[in-house]
Amino acid sequence: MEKADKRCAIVRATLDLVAEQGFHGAPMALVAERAGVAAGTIYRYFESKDVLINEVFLYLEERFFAAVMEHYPEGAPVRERFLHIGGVLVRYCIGAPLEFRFLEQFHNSPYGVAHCREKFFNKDNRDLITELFGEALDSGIVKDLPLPVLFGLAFGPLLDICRDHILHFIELDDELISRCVEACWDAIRR
Amino acid sequence: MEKADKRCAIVRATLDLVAEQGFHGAPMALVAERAGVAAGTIYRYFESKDVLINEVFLYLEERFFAAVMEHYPEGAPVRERFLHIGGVLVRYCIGAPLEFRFLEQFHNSPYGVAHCREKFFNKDNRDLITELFGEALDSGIVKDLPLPVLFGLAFGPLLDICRDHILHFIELDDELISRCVEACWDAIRR
Amino acid sequence: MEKADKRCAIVRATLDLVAEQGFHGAPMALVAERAGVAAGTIYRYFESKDVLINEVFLYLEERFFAAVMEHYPEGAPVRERFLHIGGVLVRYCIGAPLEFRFLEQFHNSPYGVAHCREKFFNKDNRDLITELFGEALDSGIVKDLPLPVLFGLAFGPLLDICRDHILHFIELDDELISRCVEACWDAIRR
Amino acid sequence: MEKADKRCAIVRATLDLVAEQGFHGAPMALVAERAGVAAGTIYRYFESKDVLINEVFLYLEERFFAAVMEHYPEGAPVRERFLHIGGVLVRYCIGAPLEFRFLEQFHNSPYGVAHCREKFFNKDNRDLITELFGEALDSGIVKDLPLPVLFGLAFGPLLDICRDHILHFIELDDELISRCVEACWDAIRR
DNA sequence: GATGAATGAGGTTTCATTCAT
DNA sequence: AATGAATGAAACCTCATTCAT
Repeated sequence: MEKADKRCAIVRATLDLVAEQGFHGAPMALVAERAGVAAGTIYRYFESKDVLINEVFLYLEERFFAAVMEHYPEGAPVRERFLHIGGVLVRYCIGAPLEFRFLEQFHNSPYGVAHCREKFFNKDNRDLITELFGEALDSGIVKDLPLPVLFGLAFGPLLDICRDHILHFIELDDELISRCVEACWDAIRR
Repeated sequence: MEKADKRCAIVRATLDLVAEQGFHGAPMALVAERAGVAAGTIYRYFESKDVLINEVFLYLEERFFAAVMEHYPEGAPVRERFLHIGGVLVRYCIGAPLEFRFLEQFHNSPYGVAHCREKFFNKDNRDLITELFGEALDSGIVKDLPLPVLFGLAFGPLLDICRDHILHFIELDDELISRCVEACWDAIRR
Repeated sequence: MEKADKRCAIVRATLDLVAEQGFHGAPMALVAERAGVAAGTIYRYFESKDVLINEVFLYLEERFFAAVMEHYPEGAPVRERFLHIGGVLVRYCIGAPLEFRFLEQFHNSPYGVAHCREKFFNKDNRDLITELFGEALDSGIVKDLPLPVLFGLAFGPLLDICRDHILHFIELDDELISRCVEACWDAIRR
Repeated sequence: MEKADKRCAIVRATLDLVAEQGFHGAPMALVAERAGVAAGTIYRYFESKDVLINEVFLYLEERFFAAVMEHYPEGAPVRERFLHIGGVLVRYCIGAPLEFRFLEQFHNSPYGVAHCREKFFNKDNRDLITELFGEALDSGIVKDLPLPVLFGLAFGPLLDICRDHILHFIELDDELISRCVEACWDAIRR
């Protein structure tokens, strides 16, 4: 196995185990076993378990960003751009339930304290959305509320319904997703 | 110290430690120290750590319910009742930040597995809100969406802003709270 | 409850619990509960758990002695006296399975180290049997073997079959008991 | 130290401590210290203390079997085969007093519950003795008694005298051992 | 004299991390 | 570079014993 592959296997094993069992269910020995490497080997790639967990988080951010940015309608109106992002967000999350569960675990945990809520979206990504919301605020299309509040109104419910879907409390389809994203738009639009 | 006081001290110590440091940061020895009792004493009041954690949760539910139900405008219109509940919810949560943090820890943890998301509101309370939403759906005032989705749209952002406030990302005041609750109403109203 | 009754209840509770669950299954709190007294009360009657266990043993010896000595055919021939003792021994043990189990637990345990094997029979009793075996040795009726060996040959198998009966490996009746005791006699007689 | 050596050291330390002090006197920390390993290391070799204890038991059975089977006079008459087994049994037990004490501790303990008394002899071994006794019963050489009773008469006293010897109540030599085994034969022969 | 809540030492077990191979 | 056995601190929990009421 090549070095990159090995590192990737460790990340993947950590992600899966944490998503499925929580941090409590992901001891290093088990991570190593799942990744097909020796326990000591992990420490050649990651300084400590804390570092490993955080790097998994960064890895997820990266993938998440790439997904959400695909086919972003750069020049379209604010509303259309928001609906795009919301839809892609939900579809991505329910299509990657383990990644989603990991992020949920991460947020409420000692590991997540360092990352504030908005870090859920990585820097570049946030800039993009921040820019979108900034433009929306300037043009008076959305309510004049602090950015974190707009984020909460816009994306909080979307993450909630992803969770509900993954836990089988509801069954999302394209039509329902659209109506949910539109409801979020109703919350923020003036 | 009386028996009830001692039990209360243990609950309080657990609540504080979990809220501040997560479950990882609340070993029984530390709980005992904070509560001013010996480690073994805890087990006279709670069968195990699991039971202790769950009882703290139940204790919080009870207090939460009592708070939200105060001055509930029984006969008022749907919109007014929703605004009341939302406002009280936010005010209570930011007024009891440790309780709020504990509940957040609880949800994403092995302990919270048994309690689905909507259980955040206790049974009687939920019935009341369910009833409110049922009435709203029947009269066509709110969008025709599954109940869990309406819950997410209505309360997800409110919990998000409570967290943001407690973590000092934003500063909530009465006026801002009102506008946020109204934005949530916009999300669900037809 | 009178003082003697209370003491007796504690002894009985200890005996039963140890017999049923072993020493491991007889914590002082449980003994107290079964005896219908408070935990601290036990220490007014017995200095420590060790002392309690040992006193239970002495209590059993006493009862055992009284039982075996009933209707002892004082002047009868050696063989007849042996058959009497053996029969009574077995019948008493299988009629008091909890007492029997306690004694078995006691022997192989830290508590039993102080009591050598022959102490199974208390002092007076042992004197009687020692006297019987001494007479038998003198008259040449039994094999010229050390006393502990004769004890082992004579009573070891009887205790074994009591255990087997109590554990339902075999079903003893009067006829089988007689044949077993006679077999033991065959072992020691010249 | 090699892996096998380490495992062996743990087994030996457990065996010695239990033999000398009982189960109560063999906490894992002490076992580890005696074996010259860290406490956690034991759990690489044995899943739990229960498993450790049981494996020590199995290890002893194996050694015991090997010893008793040496020079077994396969085709010899029943009496001679019995005398052989009895003699070897006693000589082995008094030559391995710690092993013998361990087995005694094991029988009267929560650990021994699963193993009924006859399991003292392991499966193959027991089959052999069962076969011997079966043959003896068929040919009418021994008394017509249930197998457990014959076992008790034949081996109970032998184990008793081993214990007496180890505890220095008697001093066994080859001649005395022979006479004891022959006395056991007298007990079972018709 | 009796109570039983409180104690805290000590039990078993887990697991992040190291280091000789 | 990789291994994985070994480590030992620290987790949860039990229970014989004490002492204020």
